[in-house]
Amino acid sequence: MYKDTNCGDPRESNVGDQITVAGWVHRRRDHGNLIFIDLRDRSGLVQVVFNPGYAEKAHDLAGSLRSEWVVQITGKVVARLPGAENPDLPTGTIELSATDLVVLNRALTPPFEVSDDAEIEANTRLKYRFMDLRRPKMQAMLKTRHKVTHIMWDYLTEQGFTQVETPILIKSTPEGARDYVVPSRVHPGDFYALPQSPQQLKQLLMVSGVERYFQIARCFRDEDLRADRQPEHTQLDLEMSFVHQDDVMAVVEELYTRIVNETSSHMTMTEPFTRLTYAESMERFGTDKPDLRFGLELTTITETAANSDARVFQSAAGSGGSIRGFVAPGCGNYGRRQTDNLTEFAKSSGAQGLVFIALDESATSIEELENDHIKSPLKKFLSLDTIKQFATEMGAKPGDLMLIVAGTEKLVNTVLSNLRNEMGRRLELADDNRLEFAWVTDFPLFDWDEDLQKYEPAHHVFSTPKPEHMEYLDTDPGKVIGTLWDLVCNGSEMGSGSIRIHDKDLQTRLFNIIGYTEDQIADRFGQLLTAFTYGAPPHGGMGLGLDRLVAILLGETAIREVIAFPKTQSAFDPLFEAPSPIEDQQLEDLHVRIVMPKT
RNA sequence: GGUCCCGUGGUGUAGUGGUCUAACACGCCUCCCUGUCAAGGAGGAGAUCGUCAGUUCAAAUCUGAUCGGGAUCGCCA
Repeated sequence: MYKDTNCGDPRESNVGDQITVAGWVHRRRDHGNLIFIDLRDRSGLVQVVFNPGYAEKAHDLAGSLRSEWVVQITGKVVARLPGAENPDLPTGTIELSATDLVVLNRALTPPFEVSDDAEIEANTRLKYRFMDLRRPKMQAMLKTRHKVTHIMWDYLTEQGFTQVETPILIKSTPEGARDYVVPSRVHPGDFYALPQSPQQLKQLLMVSGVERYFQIARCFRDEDLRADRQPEHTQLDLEMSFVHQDDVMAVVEELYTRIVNETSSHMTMTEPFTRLTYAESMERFGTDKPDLRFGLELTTITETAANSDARVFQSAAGSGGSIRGFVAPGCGNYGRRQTDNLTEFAKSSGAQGLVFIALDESATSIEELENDHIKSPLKKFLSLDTIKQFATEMGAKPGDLMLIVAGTEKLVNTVLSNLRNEMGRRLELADDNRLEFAWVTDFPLFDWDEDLQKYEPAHHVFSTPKPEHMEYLDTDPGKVIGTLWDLVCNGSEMGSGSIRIHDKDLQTRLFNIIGYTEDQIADRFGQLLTAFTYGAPPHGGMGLGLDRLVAILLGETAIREVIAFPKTQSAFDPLFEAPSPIEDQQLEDLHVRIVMPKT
């Protein structure tokens, strides 16, 4: 070993010890005769002092040291001079008085400082990711990520799960997201696909009798990127046999509680996780992934609004739409600029406009409300009584701002849930140190696709309908609720699960509802349906995003920050410069010809 | 595929028609310095302002295209 001690370890109790450390030169402070080096390794920093009177050769060499050089230093742990301690450093009460210095490797001047404060452009960071990952924050991220997966392995092993690796080269099933595909050399003209998730494979494992399976699985989707989406992401994939919804939830809830408690000292969470149905979540928050760290719940005022003289409300209600809103407490004093800004925000979410009604705080109560207390662009169309009724229904008080959107139910919900999150941020209602997990259950099985005029699976086709909704499968599929749920946290979807179908006939009926032909069913799902006829146990499970979990634990919004080697928004890797052209010979071997797009 | 923001020494920013022969901080190089820890002091090097085209007497600055990064809508069973 090049070292017997890690930089971050020595304490006052080690004073007098002769130690050897090795690491990177973090910083050099050259006082001429006295030279200080902060030496960094994975454990932290230690100050090394080179004293010419104590070790002349080492001191001479230390003068040539530069940032990020790799060195080995031997010396004695000494207590720092009184007053020279550094309280910001765990090793701050001691220093290493060097006797020997070996330069193991030099380094070019780094492209950016290896420090947490440095804000470097994303592209530069990725191009030099090997340097970026040296930053203490990134080192901590890698460790947290490891710890999370370690707890997953430990806990699920305790619970009788078996980890099984499923193949990366599988069959393409073109519905849903676009597949990444890999040409086959041995089968000219044929392609493998990279898995979007090991869904069918894990269900087959249930038929195989594994009963409890998990995998930290890489999943691939050839779709456009976002802050929370990468072309390849990692999910905790798990599946259990002979279970009901609550059994799966219990395992995941205990696992996630353990993960939060063991990886984060400052995050607080509410136990047990909140539960609400999809319908309830849409009603109260306008979204299926509500941020429960704050209230600002939505209210429906369609009826009252439709009876007013405001044409926006009349026409929305008349065409079967809805009128909903929420109260921004204490925002009744918002000026033109602020309300315009909120209107802009609402429009960017697709709204035609935003109706706001500001109530002056000088009113003593809603009952005593006078016209002078009200500011609203719709003031002349809304009677004082109507506004009082809005305030009562929505729970507004003097000094509050009512935000109201009219339109189709879907649009109103989208706009208001975005606006709700925005107000939560602006009013600083969302505590960064709180994790509000929630189970959102009873999702509908199908969505009606207006463009294609057909039903689409809301999550996926393998979820079982609620027994009491079986009758609607043929008559009104849109009404069918599935045994299908999401885990959400702070407004993000953390994972999705369901009790799966294990019956060939039922599964085939569902495929038919979403319009698959017999040939398509046989081609894409034949193996699964066949397996179901050989004794498939009832089973269910979840897929849970690992990147998002780690991101939320570390307070990051972009999952790029918690992936060692992520890609840019154009799915490019600036470090390896992938993707890249391949040799003609490779193309020939693969029986692939390139047709460039017309420019 | 759409919309919006950004691109200036190694890094992060300022400069938004002429005063730019491009400023500041950090970093880098040389020298000085025995208690610093974002060390300090003195001096120095380093940028055709992403690229191309246009407007103009004059472009880092205005216009268009293009490339790259980011946010977001579509998309993401």
